[in-house]
Amino acid sequence: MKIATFNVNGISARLSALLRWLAESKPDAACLQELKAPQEKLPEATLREAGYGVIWHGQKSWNGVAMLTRGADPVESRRGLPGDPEDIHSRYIEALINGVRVGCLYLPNGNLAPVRSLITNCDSCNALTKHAEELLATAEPVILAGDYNVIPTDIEDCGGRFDPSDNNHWCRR
DNA sequence: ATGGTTGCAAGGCAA
Repeated sequence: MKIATFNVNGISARLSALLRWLAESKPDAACLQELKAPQEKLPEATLREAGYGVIWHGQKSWNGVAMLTRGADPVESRRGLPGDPEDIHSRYIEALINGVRVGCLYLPNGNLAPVRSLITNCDSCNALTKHAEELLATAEPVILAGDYNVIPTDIEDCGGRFDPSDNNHWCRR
Protein backbone atom coordinates (compact mmCIF):
# COMPACT_ATOMS: atom_id res chain seq x y z
CA MET A 1 0.00 0.00 0.00
CA LYS A 2 1.30 3.41 -1.00
CA ILE A 3 0.56 6.18 1.47
CA ALA A 4 1.62 9.76 0.76
CA THR A 5 1.40 13.16 2.44
CA PHE A 6 1.16 16.59 0.83
CA ASN A 7 0.98 20.08 2.34
CA VAL A 8 -1.10 21.70 -0.39
CA ASN A 9 -1.09 25.29 0.95
CA GLY A 10 -4.58 26.06 -0.33
CA ILE A 11 -6.48 23.26 -2.02
CA SER A 12 -8.37 25.62 -4.31
CA ALA A 13 -5.22 27.18 -5.73
CA ARG A 14 -3.42 23.82 -5.75
CA LEU A 15 -6.18 21.65 -7.21
CA SER A 16 -4.69 21.20 -10.68
CA ALA A 17 -1.31 20.27 -9.20
CA LEU A 18 -3.00 17.90 -6.75
CA LEU A 19 -4.91 16.14 -9.55
CA ARG A 20 -1.75 15.82 -11.65
CA TRP A 21 0.13 14.40 -8.68
CA LEU A 22 -2.63 11.89 -7.93
CA ALA A 23 -2.69 10.76 -11.56
CA GLU A 24 1.07 10.37 -11.72
CA SER A 25 1.77 8.89 -8.29
CA LYS A 26 -1.46 6.98 -7.74
CA PRO A 27 -1.17 6.74 -3.97
CA ASP A 28 -3.60 4.34 -2.28
CA ALA A 29 -4.03 6.93 0.43
CA ALA A 30 -3.05 10.58 0.64
CA CYS A 31 -2.94 12.89 3.63
CA LEU A 32 -3.40 16.58 2.83
CA GLN A 33 -2.59 19.55 5.07
CA GLU A 34 -3.25 23.27 4.91
CA LEU A 35 -6.44 23.04 2.89
CA LYS A 36 -7.12 26.69 3.75
CA ALA A 37 -10.74 26.17 2.84
CA PRO A 38 -13.99 26.01 4.80
CA GLN A 39 -15.78 22.67 4.97
CA GLU A 40 -18.11 23.47 2.06
CA LYS A 41 -15.35 24.61 -0.27
CA LEU A 42 -13.47 21.34 -0.65
CA PRO A 43 -13.75 20.14 -4.28
CA GLU A 44 -15.26 16.78 -3.34
CA ALA A 45 -16.86 16.02 -6.72
CA THR A 46 -13.64 16.71 -8.61
CA LEU A 47 -11.64 14.44 -6.32
CA ARG A 48 -14.24 11.67 -6.68
CA GLU A 49 -14.09 12.02 -10.47
CA ALA A 50 -10.35 11.50 -10.11
CA GLY A 51 -11.08 8.19 -8.41
CA TYR A 52 -10.63 9.11 -4.77
CA GLY A 53 -12.93 8.96 -1.79
CA VAL A 54 -12.32 11.76 0.68
CA ILE A 55 -12.97 12.87 4.22
CA TRP A 56 -11.86 16.27 5.42
CA HIS A 57 -11.96 18.77 8.24
CA GLY A 58 -12.03 22.25 6.79
CA GLN A 59 -11.42 25.65 8.32
CA LYS A 60 -11.77 29.12 6.89
CA SER A 61 -8.46 30.65 5.77
CA TRP A 62 -6.12 28.37 7.70
CA ASN A 63 -5.20 24.81 8.51
CA GLY A 64 -7.54 22.06 7.37
CA VAL A 65 -6.72 18.40 6.75
CA ALA A 66 -8.06 15.72 4.41
CA MET A 67 -7.61 12.01 3.77
CA LEU A 68 -8.01 10.50 0.32
CA THR A 69 -8.26 6.83 -0.56
CA ARG A 70 -8.21 5.49 -4.08
CA GLY A 71 -11.37 3.71 -5.12
CA ALA A 72 -12.95 3.80 -1.67
CA ASP A 73 -14.11 6.10 1.07
CA PRO A 74 -11.84 6.42 4.10
CA VAL A 75 -13.48 5.01 7.22
CA GLU A 76 -13.13 7.92 9.59
CA SER A 77 -12.16 7.06 13.16
CA ARG A 78 -11.43 10.49 14.61
CA ARG A 79 -11.16 14.18 13.90
CA GLY A 80 -9.21 16.42 16.25
CA LEU A 81 -6.72 15.39 18.89
CA PRO A 82 -8.03 14.64 22.37
CA GLY A 83 -7.53 16.94 25.31
CA ASP A 84 -7.92 20.64 24.63
CA PRO A 85 -11.54 21.81 24.24
CA GLU A 86 -10.17 25.24 23.26
CA ASP A 87 -8.53 23.77 20.19
CA ILE A 88 -10.80 24.77 17.34
CA HIS A 89 -8.12 24.31 14.70
CA SER A 90 -8.65 21.69 12.03
CA ARG A 91 -5.40 19.83 12.33
CA TYR A 92 -6.08 16.11 12.67
CA ILE A 93 -8.17 13.54 10.88
CA GLU A 94 -7.85 9.78 11.12
CA ALA A 95 -9.19 6.83 9.18
CA LEU A 96 -8.98 3.06 8.92
CA ILE A 97 -7.57 2.17 5.51
CA ASN A 98 -7.16 -1.48 4.54
CA GLY A 99 -6.66 -2.44 8.16
CA VAL A 100 -4.15 0.33 8.84
CA ARG A 101 -5.02 3.22 11.12
CA VAL A 102 -3.78 6.36 9.36
CA GLY A 103 -3.64 9.72 11.10
CA CYS A 104 -3.22 12.86 9.02
CA LEU A 105 -1.84 15.73 11.07
CA TYR A 106 -0.81 19.34 10.73
CA LEU A 107 0.89 20.51 13.91
CA PRO A 108 1.27 24.25 14.63
CA ASN A 109 4.64 25.76 13.86
CA GLY A 110 6.85 26.76 16.76
CA ASN A 111 6.83 30.48 16.02
CA LEU A 112 3.51 31.35 17.59
CA ALA A 113 3.83 32.84 21.06
CA PRO A 114 1.21 31.59 23.55
CA VAL A 115 -0.28 35.09 23.71
CA ARG A 116 -1.15 34.89 20.04
CA SER A 117 -2.57 31.42 20.06
CA LEU A 118 -3.87 29.08 22.69
CA ILE A 119 -2.61 26.23 20.62
CA THR A 120 1.14 25.81 20.68
CA ASN A 121 3.30 23.21 19.06
CA CYS A 122 4.09 21.77 22.50
CA ASP A 123 0.43 21.53 23.41
CA SER A 124 -0.25 19.68 20.22
CA CYS A 125 2.76 17.45 20.65
CA ASN A 126 1.55 16.50 24.10
CA ALA A 127 -1.92 15.74 22.79
CA LEU A 128 -0.44 13.83 19.88
CA THR A 129 1.88 11.84 22.15
CA LYS A 130 -1.01 10.90 24.39
CA HIS A 131 -3.14 9.82 21.46
CA ALA A 132 -0.24 7.99 19.82
CA GLU A 133 0.31 5.99 23.00
CA GLU A 134 -3.32 4.92 22.90
CA LEU A 135 -2.99 3.91 19.26
CA LEU A 136 0.19 1.96 19.93
CA ALA A 137 -1.56 0.12 22.73
CA THR A 138 -3.88 -1.42 20.15
CA ALA A 139 -2.89 -4.42 18.08
CA GLU A 140 -3.39 -2.74 14.72
CA PRO A 141 -0.72 -1.06 12.58
CA VAL A 142 -0.60 2.74 12.85
CA ILE A 143 0.77 5.48 10.62
CA LEU A 144 0.88 9.12 11.70
CA ALA A 145 1.67 11.15 8.61
CA GLY A 146 1.67 14.83 7.81
CA ASP A 147 3.34 18.10 8.69
CA TYR A 148 4.92 17.91 12.14
CA ASN A 149 6.47 21.39 11.94
CA VAL A 150 9.54 20.10 13.74
CA ILE A 151 13.12 21.10 12.97
CA PRO A 152 16.35 19.42 14.09
CA THR A 153 17.95 22.53 15.60
CA ASP A 154 16.88 25.55 17.68
CA ILE A 155 17.53 27.90 14.77
CA GLU A 156 15.45 27.24 11.72
CA ASP A 157 17.16 27.48 8.37
CA CYS A 158 14.28 28.91 6.44
CA GLY A 159 16.05 28.61 3.13
CA GLY A 160 16.01 32.33 2.51
CA ARG A 161 12.33 32.74 3.22
CA PHE A 162 10.78 35.31 5.44
CA ASP A 163 10.67 34.52 9.14
CA PRO A 164 7.61 36.26 10.62
CA SER A 165 8.76 35.63 14.19
CA ASP A 166 11.98 37.58 13.73
CA ASN A 167 10.82 41.21 13.71
CA ASN A 168 10.87 41.45 9.94
CA HIS A 169 14.47 40.44 9.60
CA TRP A 170 15.84 37.75 7.44
CA CYS A 171 16.37 34.67 9.42
CA ARG A 172 20.00 33.72 9.39
CA ARG A 173 21.97 30.83 10.66
C1' DA B 1 22.02 45.38 1.18
C1' DT B 2 16.76 47.01 6.19
C1' DG B 3 14.78 43.68 1.29
C1' DG B 4 11.38 39.13 -0.27
C1' DT B 5 6.63 35.17 -1.69
C1' DT B 6 2.08 32.96 -1.67
C1' DG B 7 -2.77 32.09 -0.45
C1' DC B 8 -7.03 33.40 1.60
C1' DA B 9 -10.18 36.70 0.79
C1' DA B 10 -11.00 41.30 0.50
C1' DG B 11 -7.15 43.96 4.63
C1' DG B 12 -4.03 41.88 7.06
C1' DC B 13 -2.18 37.69 8.48
C1' DA B 14 0.05 33.32 8.46
C1' DA B 15 3.62 30.33 6.72
